[in-house]
Amino acid sequence: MALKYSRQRELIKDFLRERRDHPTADIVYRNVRLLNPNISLGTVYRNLALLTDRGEIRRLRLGDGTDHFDADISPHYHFICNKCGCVQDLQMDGMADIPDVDSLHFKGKITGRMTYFYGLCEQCCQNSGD
Amino acid sequence: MALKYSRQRELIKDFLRERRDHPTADIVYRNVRLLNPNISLGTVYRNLALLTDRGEIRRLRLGDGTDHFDADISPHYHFICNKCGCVQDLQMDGMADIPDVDSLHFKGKITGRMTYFYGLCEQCCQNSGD
DNA sequence: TTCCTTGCAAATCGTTTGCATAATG
DNA sequence: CATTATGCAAACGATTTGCAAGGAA
Repeated sequence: MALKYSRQRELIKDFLRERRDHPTADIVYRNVRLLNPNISLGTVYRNLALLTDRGEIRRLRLGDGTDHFDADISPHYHFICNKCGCVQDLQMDGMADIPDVDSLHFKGKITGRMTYFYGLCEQCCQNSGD
Repeated sequence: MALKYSRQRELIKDFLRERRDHPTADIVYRNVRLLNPNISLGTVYRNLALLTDRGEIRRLRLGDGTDHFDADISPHYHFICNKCGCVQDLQMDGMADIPDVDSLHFKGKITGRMTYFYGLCEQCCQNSGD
């Protein structure tokens, strides 16, 4: 499955790289369309799936009903604000803090894990007149 | 919002309590319908949402496109098999192993986290003729 | 009688897909 | 020319919702 150049895919990658807020497919679509008004939603979905499969971007399934995408594929965690729904990166003192697979009494083989943190973001903490 | 008795809701709770495999709404529907052929999918969804909101059951967003439900609301982790898609409970040596929120350089307030483990279940490990 | 709950069907939402056309190598 | 990618619209699967009727307090 050789990859051929496509302007659309480049625009999608570029957009994703300059965003730190983990946009959804629809947000990618709406923004890329500003630069290429003819692009279709289907193309955006296809390319996001393709890039995810190739490991060039990361798909975040945050459980809010719609997938988010992150051009930063380095190991890091994500925080989701329960109030405003924003998604932020979390920096930890080494990812080693995360539960050790060995401590699990499990007969199968664990090859990966996914962790998300939830709470109130800094902004929403301040406007606490909830 | 005072809660009134409903046979349908009881059936749903009963079914969920006797299952350890974290069924989806549709599976709940199909099974409860055996006892109450008139129940509708909408009612199942409404009650699952209601019970989730009240904390009587847990909703699992595993990222496989459909939500799963768990009557066991005690703290424990879940494992999802990448091959057969089954969902299993994980027992750890105390949940304390999980990343300490204090180790996060984060200005907001973290109130919860969600962790899922992925890999091959025991069954699928054996039938390794993948 | 009040109002929570239901069954049913239509509606929504996010995402995928078929197909004919356009662009790349 | 062979192949991959695109735009468009229709199709999809999961979940939600409006509404009139039913059941519980």
